[in-house]
Amino acid sequence: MLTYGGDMTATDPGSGRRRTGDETRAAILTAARERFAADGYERATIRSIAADAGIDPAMVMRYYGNKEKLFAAAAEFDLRLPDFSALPRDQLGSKLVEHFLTRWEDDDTLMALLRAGVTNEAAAERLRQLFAGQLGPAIGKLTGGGPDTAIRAGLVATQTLGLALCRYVLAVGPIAEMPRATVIAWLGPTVQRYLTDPDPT
Amino acid sequence: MLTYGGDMTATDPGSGRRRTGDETRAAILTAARERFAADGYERATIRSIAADAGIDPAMVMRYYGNKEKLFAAAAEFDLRLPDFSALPRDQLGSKLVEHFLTRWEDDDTLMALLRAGVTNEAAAERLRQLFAGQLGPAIGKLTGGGPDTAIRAGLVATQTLGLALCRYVLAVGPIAEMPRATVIAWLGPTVQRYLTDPDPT
DNA sequence: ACCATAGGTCAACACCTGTTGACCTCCAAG
DNA sequence: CTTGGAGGTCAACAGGTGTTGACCTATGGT
Repeated sequence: MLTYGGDMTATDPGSGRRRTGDETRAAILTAARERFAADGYERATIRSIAADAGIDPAMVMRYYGNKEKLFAAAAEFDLRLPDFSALPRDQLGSKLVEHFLTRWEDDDTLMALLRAGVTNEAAAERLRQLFAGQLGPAIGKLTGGGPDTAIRAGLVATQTLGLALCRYVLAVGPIAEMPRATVIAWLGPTVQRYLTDPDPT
Repeated sequence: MLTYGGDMTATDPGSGRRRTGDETRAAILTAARERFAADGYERATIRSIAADAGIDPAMVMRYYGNKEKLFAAAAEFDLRLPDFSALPRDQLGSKLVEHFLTRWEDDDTLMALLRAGVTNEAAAERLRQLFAGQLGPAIGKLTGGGPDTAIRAGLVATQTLGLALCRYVLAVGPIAEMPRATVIAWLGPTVQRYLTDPDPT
């Protein structure tokens, strides 16, 4: 009998079969991502995550050791950046903004990283690594990899994270309701400038 | 005797005088802003705030009722926007970015609002009100107050909050270390465009 | 038929949280 | 000198947290 009756979003096995360890691990990870994304690091409790996964809190500890390690596992994320060099140079900004919007909307992980990263150092470090370790190199490839690459990646971060913050986290009315195409039309040129314009100083 | 020996940042009265109620209220408010700014809403505890103020946690309740009301009091904030209409139209963006940087650096309140707003609805609402109720009207004054005013305010929010997030909260290396002037040079034109360019769609 | 084992539950721990109410203590006004 | 109130402390509450270890139970291989 299940006594932890939160919203049961766990994937139960098809027949009356018992759950595999890997299935449980996956169910926990999904539930963890959702809770961390919705509540942030401290308000997402092991108990609520376990309830969502349809198991006992002790199972979470069995599989992931502790809350910190659970978050580390749940916050694994790949930006899946497309190959920029195959794109027309003047569309880089728009395509990047579009890609970010998509990536944000079909995966809870970024939301979890942002909600947690504001008060949790490990999450903040992950977020930094996303831009320094994934976006940075991609930008370097098309600008020649100069020393300003990290700066450009950082600038793109300010605009894209700011967008996500206003649109998905704070739900600032006009930004949250803005159609995708309008967002891209407004922010595309900004990101384009950060990527390709010469240093203004 | 003081048994709550955290870092005592409280303003003690000059002589051996006893503290006034108002002095204590102020000490609590200052400590609260610092803690909320440093730790976010849930990790900033009444106990730690009281310790910083050099008093018993019960005093915090006496003066502010509960944690929620304490935050509401600590999160009171005025952007103190300058009179834009007195500025050259093409410097609006730069001046606004500069003003935000200053406002952010000499007052903990914005940091508290951002750190808390990500997981606390009341704080999020405050943040929305900042842009809708203070920045919005200021923009309306110089663009004629059209229906796109709220949208422009929102766009400015995405860039400025994104900057604050990366520079002050996440401490993204290249952004945190960037000199003020460089930040203004890069972001000024972006904000300028959001303020004065025609809708690109 | 047996039983090791993977999957899972349960009850408790030590600690921390916001919050409360009883109590103490100084000091100025009557 | 008394007294009353403002400023402050203390101990406890009820509930929630991460985490632990003992225990149960189905099931597939021998």
